[in-house]
Amino acid sequence: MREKPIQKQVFSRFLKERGQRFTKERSAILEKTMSRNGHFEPETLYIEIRKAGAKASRASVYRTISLLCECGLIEQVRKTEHGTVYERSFGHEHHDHMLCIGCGSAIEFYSDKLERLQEDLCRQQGFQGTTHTLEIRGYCRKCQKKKKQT
Amino acid sequence: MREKPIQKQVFSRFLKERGQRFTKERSAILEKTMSRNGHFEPETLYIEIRKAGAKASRASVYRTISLLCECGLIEQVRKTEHGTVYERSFGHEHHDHMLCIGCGSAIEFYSDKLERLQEDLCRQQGFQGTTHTLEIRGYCRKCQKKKKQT
DNA sequence: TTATAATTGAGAATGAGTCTCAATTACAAT
DNA sequence: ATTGTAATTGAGACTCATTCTCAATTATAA
Ligand SMILES: [Mn+2]
Ligand SMILES: [Mn+2]
Ligand SMILES: [Zn+2]
Ligand SMILES: [Zn+2]
Repeated sequence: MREKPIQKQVFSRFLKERGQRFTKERSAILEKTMSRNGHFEPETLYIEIRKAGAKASRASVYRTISLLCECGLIEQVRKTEHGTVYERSFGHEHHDHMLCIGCGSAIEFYSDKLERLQEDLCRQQGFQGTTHTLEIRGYCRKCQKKKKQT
Repeated sequence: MREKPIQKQVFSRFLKERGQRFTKERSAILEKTMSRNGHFEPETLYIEIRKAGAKASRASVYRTISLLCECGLIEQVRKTEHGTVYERSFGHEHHDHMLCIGCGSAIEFYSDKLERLQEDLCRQQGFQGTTHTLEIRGYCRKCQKKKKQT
């Protein structure tokens, strides 16, 4: 007999505090987001959920994604021309991204030096920073090679 | 008799190279973007242009914005839920942003240390970085005070 | 002047995301 | 278990930024 996963606890507690309910639709959506490893978009998630036979409408997917952001289990990575990209933040330490223009792949990285430097910069400006996003665009190793061959 | 502003030269040269024409619509749009100091959105620009009596359709505004991005006179700052934000990049050195969650104001800043650190990080990952965006969200001085008073 | 190709604008189309609302469901109190 | 109340759901309508279509216009070169 297994324990209730901790993300479920977090989410249902979050909902309860607000007088909201932990329904099976929300549960299905939570599970899919937590099982995903990389970045994802709402529509993709919706399709996966349908395929898996679980029932949840597109509207519920969007509504639940908002809730999951509010309670900190997932977060927005960026907005693109085709939609918003999210990723699990629960059990996934803060990091920034290098994004390949060639193939769309993303490298996740973390630098303590970078984080501290940002704090300094905020201090210098009298700004109280709470979150940040750094996105470096360019070419991954593979795409650099491809470019040379051409 | 004044010289043709350099941005016009840049843009018309860019267009000519591609067999495209420097029309009065494009010229009007270029002028408005170059006269703007801060961040702007296409719709705002369109409205300003109309008010100024110049004629250019929304379609042309969007089309010209793309061209101006391609030739490097302006660039995308970020995408929000209500649309895309641009800024002039011609004569406006590279910088990053601190964005106030309270009032929406933006602080522009530049740090050489930060730029160099990013280069290091790319090197470490074998990534060939070309551009980046760093956005720090939080509270500006004014909004920090407001918060305390509450 | 003419042929050719680029451009324009009005409005239709697209598509992500939100909203509406009647029907369903969860929950708590009896 | 029954009932009352409030939250939730899903289908599809709607919004709104952006792109597309296409006939009419305009620039350019021959
Ligand atoms: Mn990530
Ligand atoms: Mn700026
Ligand atoms: Zn790549
Ligand atoms: Zn502020």
